Amino acid sequence: MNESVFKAMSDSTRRKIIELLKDGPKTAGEIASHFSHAQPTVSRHLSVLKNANLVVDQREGTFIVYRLNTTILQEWLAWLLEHFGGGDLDEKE
Amino acid sequence: MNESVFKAMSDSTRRKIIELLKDGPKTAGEIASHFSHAQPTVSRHLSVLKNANLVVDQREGTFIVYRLNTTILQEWLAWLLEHFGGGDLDEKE
DNA sequence: TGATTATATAGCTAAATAGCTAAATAGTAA
DNA sequence: TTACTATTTAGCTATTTAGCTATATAATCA
Repeated sequence: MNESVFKAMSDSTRRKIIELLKDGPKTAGEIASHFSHAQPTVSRHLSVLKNANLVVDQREGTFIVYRLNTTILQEWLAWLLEHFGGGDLDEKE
Repeated sequence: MNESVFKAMSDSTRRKIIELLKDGPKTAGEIASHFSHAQPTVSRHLSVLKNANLVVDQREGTFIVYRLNTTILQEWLAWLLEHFGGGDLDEKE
């Protein structure tokens, strides 16, 4: 599993962006409007997510639309479950 | 969900420690021996995990035994699944 | 007590990160 | 072209982090 996905998901602002995008694609401006950070700050978070391949962007006129790359997100969750989930973790003593 | 858990899990060395502890409790020295880092470096990672409550430690003579706090780990995974997993993520276009 | 072993803490450096403002880029429209 | 809007990139600062070595702490044993 790619380290960049873990780093991307370790920030609370970026996790909120992912949650926003679960509801459907949004422009950079729409996303930024949900936060109290300066707009370039949110743009930077978007580029971290893009770098981790967790989102993809597409220009539409003057707007740039971001959408979730659900594949990567699902693969990450699957990896986590495989490595840390389930198993009989009953070695109490 | 506690931010410290995300930060703790975002480091590859710490994730490997968690995986080691899934196999059962281990002393700090045993854990350190699995890595090429200096012993204090691994000790620091252990304290990050302890701070996130992902592991607990217990002195046994001169040794300090670390064990996984499976509750926190499971809660983290459950949180992730709840927030990012499942759902009909079929908004392709 | 002093010596030994296991581990943590202190103190440092280099690198990464998140925030900001200001400037650049890209598209649209007059 | 100029003007306007949406967004990114540049460049900065402050903070955090991961690594190191050296030192401190704690338990055991002679």
